[in-house]
Amino acid sequence: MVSTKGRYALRVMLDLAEHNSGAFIPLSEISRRQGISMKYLEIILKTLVRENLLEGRRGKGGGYRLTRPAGEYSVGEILDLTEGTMASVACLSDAAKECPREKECKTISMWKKYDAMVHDFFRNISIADLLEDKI
Amino acid sequence: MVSTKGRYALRVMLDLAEHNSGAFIPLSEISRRQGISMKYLEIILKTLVRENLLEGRRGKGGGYRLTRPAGEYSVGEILDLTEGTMASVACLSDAAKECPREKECKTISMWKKYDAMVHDFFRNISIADLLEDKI
DNA sequence: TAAATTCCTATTGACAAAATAGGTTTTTGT
DNA sequence: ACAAAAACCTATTTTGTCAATAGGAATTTA
Repeated sequence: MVSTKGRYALRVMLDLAEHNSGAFIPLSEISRRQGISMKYLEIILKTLVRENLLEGRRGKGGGYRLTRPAGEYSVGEILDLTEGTMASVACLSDAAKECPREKECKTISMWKKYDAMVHDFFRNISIADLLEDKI
Repeated sequence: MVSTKGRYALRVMLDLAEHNSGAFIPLSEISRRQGISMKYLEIILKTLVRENLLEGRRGKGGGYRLTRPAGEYSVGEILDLTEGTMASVACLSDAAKECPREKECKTISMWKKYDAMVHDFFRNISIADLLEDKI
């Protein structure tokens, strides 16, 4: 299940895309519009800034803005960053140690297919698509 | 992420399908073969029995067995039962109260599509498919 | 009647998600 | 210069769920 972090991150990106004038938008505005506490949003935006999906500017007149056109952000990359891992099962996550049953496992190929399908799905949707109700 | 409950349930169903002679198979055997504690398996099998995916017989000579041919179990129904909900996001789960933002929400239709895709995927795979490495 | 087995209720332990708290630093407008 | 506005930073708390264990009760068969 996609957690609030991922869902909120998407909402923030959409909010910024919708109000994208080139100016910086303060977090207080996003928080007010989206009904999510500033403190919690800070945590999420920190990641997005660190990964260069957003630019943050301090001080009066500061805020956040997109670093690319909305069409160049995929939902997949946003979820991957904010959710940590989007692996469908533990055995496919990065942290997984090798499974001793892998040889006999009748399910692993299904999980792999599933994983690929999910990644594909989100990789092929952009923020602009969502904004324009194309999905 | 699919939890151990769902994954273990699948493994149990596969185990039973693989050793399906019509006789009842005691949990101790399944536990030994799969390397999962009997106590934990009990919890999972209870659900499967209650929902008539398995038949359980007590007493000496008892155990568990399938109630249908392996080809008539979909992975989807097994996961749905054991995972509680397979909804991708909270707003689509059964327990969700109506979202006040649904009207303006730019993401809900994506989540719905995603949900449908996931359900479709698992609904179209049977235990027999897995057993015969058809996936 | 004893052994083997499922069935039942409760509890524990660990961990992660969700959110809050309290500050520090930077920038700008006046 | 300085006060206000804003992002940035570190830590803590709260809450909930997953994963697993524990101990016994009921049932069936040989």
